[in-house]
Amino acid sequence: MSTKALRKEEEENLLRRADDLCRQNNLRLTPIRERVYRELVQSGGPVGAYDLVDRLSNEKKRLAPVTIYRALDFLRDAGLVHRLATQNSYVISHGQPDMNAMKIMFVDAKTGETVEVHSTEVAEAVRKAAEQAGFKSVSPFMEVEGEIAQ
Amino acid sequence: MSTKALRKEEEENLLRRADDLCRQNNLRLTPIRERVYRELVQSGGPVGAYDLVDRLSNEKKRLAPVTIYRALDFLRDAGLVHRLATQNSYVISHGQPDMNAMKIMFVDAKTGETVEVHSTEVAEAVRKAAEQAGFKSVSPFMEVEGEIAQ
DNA sequence: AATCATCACGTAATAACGTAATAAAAAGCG
DNA sequence: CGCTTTTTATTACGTTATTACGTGATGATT
Ligand SMILES: [Zn+2]
Ligand SMILES: [Zn+2]
Ligand SMILES: [Zn+2]
Ligand SMILES: [Zn+2]
Repeated sequence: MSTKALRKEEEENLLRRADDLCRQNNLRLTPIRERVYRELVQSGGPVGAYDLVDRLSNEKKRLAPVTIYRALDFLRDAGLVHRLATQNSYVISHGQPDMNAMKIMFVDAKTGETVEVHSTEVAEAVRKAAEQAGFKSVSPFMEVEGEIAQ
Repeated sequence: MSTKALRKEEEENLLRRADDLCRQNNLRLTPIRERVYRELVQSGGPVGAYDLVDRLSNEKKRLAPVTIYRALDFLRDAGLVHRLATQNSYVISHGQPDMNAMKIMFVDAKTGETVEVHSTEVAEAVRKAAEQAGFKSVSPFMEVEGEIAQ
C-alpha cells in the first residue's frame, strides 16, 4: 500500500473520529467546521487562520475571517484542534484524550513543523511546579519551541 | 522597611543585573532598551507592546511601535524578557540563568497574572519527551496556562 | 583624520491577526 | 406549523507586529 493511500486512510480515520466525538457530545460538526478540520488534517501541519480563509475560499465565495475563527473556536472547544500561540497557527490534535498526560506540541523554531507527544512524566513534574507557583490547576496542553533533529 | 522600599530595592537589583549581563556579553543596553526594561520591572507583570508605547511616550515625543518591538527583541535575545505568546505580552525573566532548569511561566487564564518557576525536573522530563519527538534541543522557556489558587 | 562597516534609531506605511455588531438563515423542538 | 436557539454572512473595526528606507552614532582599520 502506498504512503499516499496510508495517509488517505489516516485522514478518513481522523474525520470519522471527529464525527463520532461530536455525535457523542451533541456537538454539530457543520459543513464549514468539517471543511476547516479536513483542511487542517490534509495539510499535515500548522496552518494560519488567514491561510485557511484562502484555502477554503473560491471565486464564487470568499469566506470572511470571522467564519474561520468561529469554526476554529468550535474545534478547539471540542478538543480537536490546538492553537499554537507562538506561531499564530492551528493544528490537529491527535492521540487519545488521556487525562493524566501532558500534551506537548514541539514546534521547530525554523520550519514551524510540529510533533505532538503525550507524557505523564511531564504532566506530573509540571503539576509539582504549578503547586510551587500557587496554581491549583493547569492546562493539559503546552507548546515548546525547539530544533528538530535531521 | 516598607514593601515599597523593598520593591524599589528589588528593582535596582534587576536593573543592575541587566546592566552587568549586557556589559559582560558586549551588548549595548541603550537608553530606550533600559527604559523598556525598567517599565516592565516596575509594572510587576506582563505588559503589551502597545501599552509600552503609551507608557513610554509623552506629549513631546510619541514612540513608534517598531521602536518598542526592537527593544523587546533585544531584551528577549539577551534573555532578560520573555514573550507570553498566549497573552500577546512581555514580562521580565527573573531568577538565575540556570542552564539545566526549565523556566516555566504559569499564566492565570482569567487575570493574565504570571508566576515564574524554575524546575530541573520539568526540564528533564521535557528533554525526554523531546527526544521521543525527534527534537534535539528545546527552548528553556515555556508557558502554561492555569488557574491561580486564591 | 579619513575610510569603512556595523549597529541603533526615526518615520511612515502596511501586513497580519482577531473581534464586534447586526441581520439573515438554518436547525431543533413543542 | 410557530417559536426558540444556534449558526452563518457581511461589514466594519481594533489590535498586534513587520517591512522599507533613510539617517545618525559607534568603533575599528588604514
Ligand atoms: Zn470557545
Ligand atoms: Zn493532542
Ligand atoms: Zn532577535
Ligand atoms: Zn527566569
